[in-house]
Amino acid sequence: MIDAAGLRVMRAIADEGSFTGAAVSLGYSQPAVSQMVRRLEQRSGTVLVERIGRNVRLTEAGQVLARYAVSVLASLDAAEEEVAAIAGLRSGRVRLMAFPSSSATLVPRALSLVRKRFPDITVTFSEGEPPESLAALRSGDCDLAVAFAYEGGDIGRGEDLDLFVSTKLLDDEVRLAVPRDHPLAAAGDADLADFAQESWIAGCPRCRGHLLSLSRQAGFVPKVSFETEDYIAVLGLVSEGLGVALVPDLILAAAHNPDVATLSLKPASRRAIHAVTTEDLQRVPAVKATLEALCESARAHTARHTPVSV
Amino acid sequence: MIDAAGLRVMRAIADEGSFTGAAVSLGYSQPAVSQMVRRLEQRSGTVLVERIGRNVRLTEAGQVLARYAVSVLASLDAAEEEVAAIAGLRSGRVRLMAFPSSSATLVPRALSLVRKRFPDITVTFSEGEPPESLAALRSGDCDLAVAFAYEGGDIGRGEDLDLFVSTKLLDDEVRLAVPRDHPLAAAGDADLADFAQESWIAGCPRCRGHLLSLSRQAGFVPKVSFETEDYIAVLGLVSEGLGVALVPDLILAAAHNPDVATLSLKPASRRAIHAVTTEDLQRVPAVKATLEALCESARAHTARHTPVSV
DNA sequence: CACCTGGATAACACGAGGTTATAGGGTGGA
DNA sequence: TCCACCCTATAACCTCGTGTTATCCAGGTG
Repeated sequence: MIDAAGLRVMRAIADEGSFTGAAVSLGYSQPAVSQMVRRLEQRSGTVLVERIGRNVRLTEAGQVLARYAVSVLASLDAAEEEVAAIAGLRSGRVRLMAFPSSSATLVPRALSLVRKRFPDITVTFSEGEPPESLAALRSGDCDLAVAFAYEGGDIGRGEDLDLFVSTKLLDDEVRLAVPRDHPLAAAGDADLADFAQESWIAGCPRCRGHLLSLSRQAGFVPKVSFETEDYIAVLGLVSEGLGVALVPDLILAAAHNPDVATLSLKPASRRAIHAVTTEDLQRVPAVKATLEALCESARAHTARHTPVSV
Repeated sequence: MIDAAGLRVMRAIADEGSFTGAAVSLGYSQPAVSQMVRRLEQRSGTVLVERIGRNVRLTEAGQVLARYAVSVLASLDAAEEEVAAIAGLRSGRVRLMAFPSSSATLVPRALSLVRKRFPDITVTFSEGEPPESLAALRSGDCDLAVAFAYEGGDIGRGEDLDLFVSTKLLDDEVRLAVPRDHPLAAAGDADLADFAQESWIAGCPRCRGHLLSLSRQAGFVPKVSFETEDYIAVLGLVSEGLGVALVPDLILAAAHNPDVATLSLKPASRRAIHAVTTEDLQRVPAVKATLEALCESARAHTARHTPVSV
């Protein structure tokens, strides 16, 4: 029944002391104010303005409206400003989830970019393997997920892919980590079948699944003697000669172990790393900015690890 | 840019968790909500609602709006209720000004009526002779004035009569007050000319003017030996035999002095007592109620003093 | 008395905001 | 696995709130 426009008019009249003055201060024409007052009076069933001679003066009821107008319009302006701040990247929060091995370089560099460009955006970050992060995305507990998928597989297997939009960040080559003194350490490439008899060290469940898939293609079943989700530990185990392991390049970029040699797989294998969000969230400025920062961070990684041919 | 309707919709969505639920709770159709959200998103340039699967969820910006909506809508409701209270006579203030001799019976009885009927209306009352009260009315310092005019004269001489609306309350007969032991005290009527040689006691400036006017018509110039605005004092002076005076009936009803006799004037003279307000203020419920109470109070006075013939 | 200023009114235009009808996609149960 | 349901989006349309301009009218003033 009573709306912001009406309050704005009442307040202008109170401030200016005349309809004409109010109209000028609002950028309206004088009849607009006159009619608005009449409408308000009809709706409220009370006289709001006392027309006396050439002056107008608010009645008690009119003063009530003018008084409320101050606080209501202030709140309205504050709300508008707050939304504008979010739209203008002067405020906002992004809840980012990424799988653990991405937190080494890819994500930190992206966060740094965001902070440098938009210091007032707060990005909260938590680790989570792809299934969890996509579930969080779906349930609204997260705005942006960094997930990976091994070649041939979908990003989220149980999740409906079309609900999300995913942006490919980079192809992460999976390499074979062997002890430096391993007989085949000098070879540039590695045929997985040559390592059928080795002890294997497996990473996270999905990585273990990938190992099993690749080795099946190579015609053997790997003997997995250790399992850990911590890739630093994986490299440590390898360096001690306790086995060999498949390790994504992304990890190697952050955690180099001098006693470990890495070989390219002969039938190359890679995992695709994607940033995943929803159609709607992608258009939220802060999310969009973070996504772009992730892309740049990924480009920086790619440039360093696969040098452009001259 | 942002208005109450938009906030109401955002809040309903936040509360209900779906567009359809929000529409039901607002009494709208579902597309109305859908379109309103789209408009808000276009205006603010941000995504406000995240559509995920069959559910919707507010984004950060949407939550901002929903949060502000609570306080803004509460203020709006409060304003509306406060105005409705004024319109419904559950609240309101009337600033009444009346000339001193009306405060004896006419005004108090009216105030009592108002209080009995509308206990939450506060009527502030101050005394003022007609010129002042009309000036106050004009300047906005008073809502309702009780004024009087002697026969033939306007209520407010300097004031533009058509700015105001005046309601006649009663005709107040002006009587001649003489000491009880005055030779002519027994006569029912009095011819003013018979008192040309008396000492006169004059009241307020306007009453003195009326005395001069009447005596001029009667062919003499009165010898005014006392002047006071206090009619109790006037009666006291008369009772002591210090002079005669013109006293309005309204005074005599409240302050009867046993040692004073009052005579009707042969060419009867009366003053008209009016309630004066402005066109606009007359439609303010509290003012209207007070005005009606004054009319009733006046009728009660009239009924008592000029008994209806059977 | 004429002029100027400020409010009211009339006639009109446009857009916000509602409606119904209908399509489309995600969810859950048979 | 498929169907039926539920919820949202879109289209087409209608109404009315709210602005406009043009004009009139009254109060105060030189």
